[in-house]
Amino acid sequence: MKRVTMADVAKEAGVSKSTVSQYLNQRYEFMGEKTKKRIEEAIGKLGYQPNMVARSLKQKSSTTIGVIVANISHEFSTRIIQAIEAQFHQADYHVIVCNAEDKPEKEKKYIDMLLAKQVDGLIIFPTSTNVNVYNELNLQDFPLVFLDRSVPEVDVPTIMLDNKQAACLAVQELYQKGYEMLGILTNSTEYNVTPRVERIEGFKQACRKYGLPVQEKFIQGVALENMTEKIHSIMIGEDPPDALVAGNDLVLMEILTYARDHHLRIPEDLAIIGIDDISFASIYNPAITTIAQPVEKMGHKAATLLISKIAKQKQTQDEIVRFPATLISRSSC
Amino acid sequence: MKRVTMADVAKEAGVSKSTVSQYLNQRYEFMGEKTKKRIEEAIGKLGYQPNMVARSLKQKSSTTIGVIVANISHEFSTRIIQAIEAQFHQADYHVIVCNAEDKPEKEKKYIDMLLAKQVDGLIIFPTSTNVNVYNELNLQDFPLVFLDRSVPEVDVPTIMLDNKQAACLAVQELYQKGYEMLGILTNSTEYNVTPRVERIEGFKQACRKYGLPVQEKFIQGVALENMTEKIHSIMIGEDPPDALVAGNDLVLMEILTYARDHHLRIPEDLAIIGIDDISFASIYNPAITTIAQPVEKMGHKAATLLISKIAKQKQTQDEIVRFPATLISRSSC
DNA sequence: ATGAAAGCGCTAACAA
DNA sequence: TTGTTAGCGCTTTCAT
Repeated sequence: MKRVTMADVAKEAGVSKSTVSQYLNQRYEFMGEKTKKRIEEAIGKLGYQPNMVARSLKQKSSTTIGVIVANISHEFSTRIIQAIEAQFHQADYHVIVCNAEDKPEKEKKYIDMLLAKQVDGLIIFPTSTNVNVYNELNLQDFPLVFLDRSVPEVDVPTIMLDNKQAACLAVQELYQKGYEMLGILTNSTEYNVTPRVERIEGFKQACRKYGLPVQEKFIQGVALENMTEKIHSIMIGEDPPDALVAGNDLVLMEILTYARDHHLRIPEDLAIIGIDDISFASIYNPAITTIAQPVEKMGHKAATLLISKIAKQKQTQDEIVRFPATLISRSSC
Repeated sequence: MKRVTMADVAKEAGVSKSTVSQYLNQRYEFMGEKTKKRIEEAIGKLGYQPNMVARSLKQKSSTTIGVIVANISHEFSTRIIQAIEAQFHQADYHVIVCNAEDKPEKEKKYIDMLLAKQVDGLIIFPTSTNVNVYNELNLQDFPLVFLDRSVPEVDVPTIMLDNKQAACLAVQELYQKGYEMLGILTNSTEYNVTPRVERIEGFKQACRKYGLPVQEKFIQGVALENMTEKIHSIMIGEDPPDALVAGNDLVLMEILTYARDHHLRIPEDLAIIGIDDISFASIYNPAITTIAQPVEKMGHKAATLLISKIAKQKQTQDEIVRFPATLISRSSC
C-alpha cells in the first residue's frame, strides 16, 4: 500500500513538483501543451491521487465541516442533515456528523475534536450549556451557524422554525375542527430547549387568542421515559383534553402508542396533531395531521450561510432566520 | 483567528518542540516533573489545541474512516450508521458518511475523495458495478469492509443479513397463519442487489418447502416509482394473493399506502409482513409483523472488523458474516 | 532528561 | 514557461 506522491509524478513526467502542482490546480496559463500532456500521462500511468491532508496543512483548510446534532433520533435531524450534506457536497466539502446525545460534555468534546481536525466551519444544534465555548469560537471569527435552537447569550446566525407560529397553527386547526380542551406534550423543558419552550408558549398564546381554556396540567414538558405515565395521568383525570399537540415525532409515537394500548379512537376520543411531519403520518390509520418544518429549505439555508461565512463574504446576515411551519391537514382531527 | 502551535507552547514553557511532543504523546518516562508542569501550564495558558492535520500528515493516519451507504433513505441505513459511529467514537475515530444514492459513479467519486483525505478505512454498501475499484483497494491492502450486500467477484469481509432465512421466516409465519397465496415485492432487481435477489430466492424456496404455490407474477422486483402500479395490477387480477411480503421499509410504505387508498383491510383482505423492523410498525393499526435485522450487532461487527483490519491485526476473519433475522409477530397477519 | 534536525506531501513566492 | 526553495505543524531518530 505505497502511495504515489507528487514527486513521483514529477519525476515520471520529467518536470518539477511545482509544475505538477500548477497543473493540478488548473493554473494552465503559462504551461506548455506538451508539459501538460506529459503530466497527464504520468498521473494516469502511476494512478496518482493527491493527498488532501498535506494540502490541508498548507492551505489551512480541510474542505470539511462538522455538524453536531443534539439528538440524531429525531427524523427531523436525519432529514436536515441530508439536506445539509447535499449542499456541501455541491461545494466539494465533506461533512462529519456527530451526535451529542443531548449531552453538553459530548458536544464540547466533539467541538474540540473537530477543531483539532481543522474543520472549516461548524453547524451546531446547541445544548445551551456551552455558552463560553460558543463565544470563544465567535470571538475567533470561526464560521459557526446554529440550527434548530437559539442561544440568547451568543451572537451567532441561527436557522430555526418559527415555533410559536407552528404551535399556533396546530391550535388553530384544532379550534376550527371544534375541539375545546387542548393539551400539549413535549420532551423535558428542564434545559429550556428553544423549540420546546417556544412551542409551549405559542400554544398558550394561541389558546388565549381563540378563547380556549389554558390548563397548565395539560401542558407538560416531560422526559420521554415518563411520557406514558404522564399521558395516563392526564387522560384518566376529570375532564381530560379532547385534543393533544405532540411536541415532536417521538412524543407523537408515545401518544399513538398510548392511544392504541388504551383503545382510544382517534380522533373521536382524542384528536392529535404532531409537530414535525414524519413519514408515516400520512399512512397511519387514520392519517395524522401534522405541522411540517421546511426541512430542506432550512438545511439548505444553514449550509449556504456557513459556506458564505467560510468564504469570508461578510454578506449581511440576519441573526436569526425563522422558517414558517405549514399545516398538513389529514383526517385525524 | 490565530492558532497556537506547538512552537508557541515550547517557547512559553522554555523547552523544545520535541519535548512538548513527548508530553502530548504521554512519553513521560524521562521527563522531569518540573518540565511536565511547565508544559502543562503553557498549554493551559495559551489554550493550545494540537493540529490533527499536521499529525496525520506525519503519521499517515487520519483517525477517520468513511462509510459509503448505497441509499440513506432506508431506516436500516441510518440506524446501522449510528451503530457504526458509536463504535468508532469509542476508538476515537471520526466517521464521514457519504450517500451514493445507488449511483456507482457517485460511489466511485466518494471513494476517491475519501482516499484523498487519507481515511484509514472504508465501510461500503457496494453497488457492485465498481468491482475493479474494490479489487484495487483490496490489492493495496486497504482496510475495507462490505455491508448489507456482497460482491462475489471481490474478496472482502462482508457483514450482511441472512436474507434467505429472513424471507423464509416471513413465509413460515404466513403459512402458519393459514395464508395460501403469497407474493413478495422488492425494489428493482435490475442490478442484482444482494438482499433483493436473495430475499426473493429465499421466498421461493420457503414456499416450495411449505407446499405453497410459487406464482412468478406475485414475485416482483420493481422500481419504487412504479410500485403502486405494480401492486394494483397484482391486486386486481384473478385470484390475487392473500398475503404480501414487503422487501424493505420503503416497499412496506407503498403497500400500506395502497391498502389504505383502496380500502383493503389488513390482514383480512391482505396480510402483510415487512422485512426490516421499522419504528412505526408496532404502533400501526393493526400492528405490522416484521422481520428484524440485528442492526446494532451488525453495525458493531462491521466497525470492530474494520478497526481490527486497520490495526493490521490479521485476526482470522470469516469472509462473509451472515446475521440471522428475527420474527416480530404482531397482529397484521 | 532534553534538543536539533530531518521530513511527511503539498503550495506559493520568487528566480531563472 | 518552469524550477528552486521555504515553509505548513507535527513526530522521531539521534545527539548531547
